[in-house]
Amino acid sequence: MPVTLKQLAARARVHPSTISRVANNDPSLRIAPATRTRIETLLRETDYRPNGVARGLKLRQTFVLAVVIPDVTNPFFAALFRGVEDGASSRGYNVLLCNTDGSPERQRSHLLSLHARRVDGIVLASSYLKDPTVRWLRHQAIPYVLVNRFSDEAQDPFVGSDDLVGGRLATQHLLQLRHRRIGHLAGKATVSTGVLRRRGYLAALAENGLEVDSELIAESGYTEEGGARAAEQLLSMRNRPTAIFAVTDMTAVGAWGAARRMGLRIPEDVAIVGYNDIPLASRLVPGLTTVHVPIHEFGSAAARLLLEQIETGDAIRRRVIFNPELIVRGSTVAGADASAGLRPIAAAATE
Amino acid sequence: MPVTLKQLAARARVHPSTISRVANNDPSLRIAPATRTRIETLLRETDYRPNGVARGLKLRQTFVLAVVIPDVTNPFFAALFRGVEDGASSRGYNVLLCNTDGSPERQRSHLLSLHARRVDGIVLASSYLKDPTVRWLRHQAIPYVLVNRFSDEAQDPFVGSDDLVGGRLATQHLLQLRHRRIGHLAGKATVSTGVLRRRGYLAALAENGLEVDSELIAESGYTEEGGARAAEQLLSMRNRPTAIFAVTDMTAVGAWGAARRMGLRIPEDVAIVGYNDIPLASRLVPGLTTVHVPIHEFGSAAARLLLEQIETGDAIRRRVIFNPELIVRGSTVAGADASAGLRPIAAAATE
DNA sequence: TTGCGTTGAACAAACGATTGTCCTATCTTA
DNA sequence: TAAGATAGGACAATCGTTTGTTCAACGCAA
Repeated sequence: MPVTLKQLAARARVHPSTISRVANNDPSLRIAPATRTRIETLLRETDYRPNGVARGLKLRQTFVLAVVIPDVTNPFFAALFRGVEDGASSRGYNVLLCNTDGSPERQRSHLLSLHARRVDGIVLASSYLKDPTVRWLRHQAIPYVLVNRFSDEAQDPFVGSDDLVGGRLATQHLLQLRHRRIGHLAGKATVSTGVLRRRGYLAALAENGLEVDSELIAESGYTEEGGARAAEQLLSMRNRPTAIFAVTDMTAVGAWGAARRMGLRIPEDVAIVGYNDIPLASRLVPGLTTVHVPIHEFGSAAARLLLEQIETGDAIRRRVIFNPELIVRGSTVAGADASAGLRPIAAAATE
Repeated sequence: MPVTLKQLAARARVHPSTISRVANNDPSLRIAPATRTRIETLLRETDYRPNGVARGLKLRQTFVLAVVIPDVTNPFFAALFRGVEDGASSRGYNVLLCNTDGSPERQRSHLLSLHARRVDGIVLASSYLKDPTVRWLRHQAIPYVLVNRFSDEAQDPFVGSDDLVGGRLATQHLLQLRHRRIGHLAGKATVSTGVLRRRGYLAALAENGLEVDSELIAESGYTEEGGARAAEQLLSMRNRPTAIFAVTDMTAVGAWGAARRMGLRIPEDVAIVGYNDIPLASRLVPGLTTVHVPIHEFGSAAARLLLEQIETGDAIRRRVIFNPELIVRGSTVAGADASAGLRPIAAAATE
């Protein structure tokens, strides 16, 4: 059982409050130097650390944040979490991780639990456009930041990328490569990224005077399996697309696998573009062309926004939007990988 | 500000303790049915949830666990975390995630912080053979479980695989493929997995009457970069190995990249075996032959061991050891991928 | 000697919940 | 009708800190 203030007070023959003031270096404390050093050595000897639970009760602050995501085994969310932790742990915060697997009920039950625990703030990366739990967060006045996906009202604190621009970027790239039948593995209509990236895709087509073939849009969700399923559907059409823009890298990976299983060459038979630039994207062969977003920065920016709210005590309505950037790899341009990161090291090795 | 017992008591014109007893369904409570329903509807209306911090202080239990790992962006640890969370959240626990980046100081400072927070238990997957923080955990009587890596004394609660067997399995596989110069990307001598997998490698060589060429063993650590560096060293020898056994999949991936950059074909010029069977292993082309361990089960078993200690109140000394299993893919046997998971779907697709 | 300003701490009231004990009506029974 | 039983809650201590307030003792000046 760790030592308490009261026990220390008994040993030092002073009042517990005096120990507390010495331990916290309270400037309002006037104390005899001898007493101070006596207490300080006692603190050192016993390795005293105040009970965080009692402290949290008194101060009404727990120094705990929470990150709510669909699934941390998805590299995107793992990197996001690291960003949050890196931004928060240096300020003395610990971070809870809650996985929802995309289930609104699990999300809701997690949030209820987090609220009961009185976490100081919540990073939510699994929100829907119409999300009752986001409204609930607002109503409870719990500091929160939405990441990657935003919710219906444009006023939540938010960190993410410009998904409309990103979706257009990806599609324009394929158009420039002379693709004319471009499929889209779409996210859900209930999620901001799904809606906006699809809108970007449509905008790029329109800007090039192309009609939209709604058969070329297949909802894939955000999983590898969903991507594989949707891609198989598109690629087995009589008049199949020559290129695919997938709403995320994971669905692109699914499509990538499906294409290979169908004996299609990438990029010759089908070009593929993803979104997010997760580490896996550069390790596939050929590498996955994708829209790069600074995932780790998403997390650290979210932590900053959250800490700002916690420290100032009032909700801010700022949105931090990063510009997405196209990364061209072998899945759209044959040989793009070799001309990218691989050549220099190979050259050095063949000297 | 969430509603408190005292406020509810004032509204219901009863004593706070009565509210508490109704909320907790205290069987020792004798209460008039009318009063009970009055309080119950009040609880429902106000959506009362007891303050977890105050509760934790009184009950001396926080219902928070912590997982301490090197880095959650490593898929191995992400899967491990999911195992822990899946095992714990159904029992009402939330889980803190702490990344150490392999730094003993960060590990120590995290553990101090977790202790001050009075977490109910700790899953430690980043321990060293001689690890002062493990001794400290024992001394503080904090419930803990070591995962994947164990510590010097054979008595800690532990979940992992039989790394000696696994190392031997991997090496025997290469020997059966007629490789005679087999390199080893070794973990650290301060970590149990490093020592045991290397010992398994050596045992397999000895059993086949092969002498050990110490130049074929390069310490790589556990990162992709380390694996790439160590592999480059081995593969640029005048008499380079024809096969490599890497201590983990991530180092194998590093070696895989290094080999490709050097223009070596896998598996023709160099065969590679990893360890852990992370999802990435099956997605490389060719697929990575590896030693499979049930990562998610590591986590859920660790959660079980931890909860058992918390609930019974005394430390258990059980160890849960899973049997590793070799998964053969294209990085050691050309064409192994096609004969594995790919054929069936491809066949279906070409009908 | 009286009065006042400092020093150096002690006191005590929170923060919300839990839980063993005590108290007061009302009811039962002889 | 008096005594005991029982029902229905109230009381109060406690978990470990924090922090505004109080207080005794001492020193010093008038």
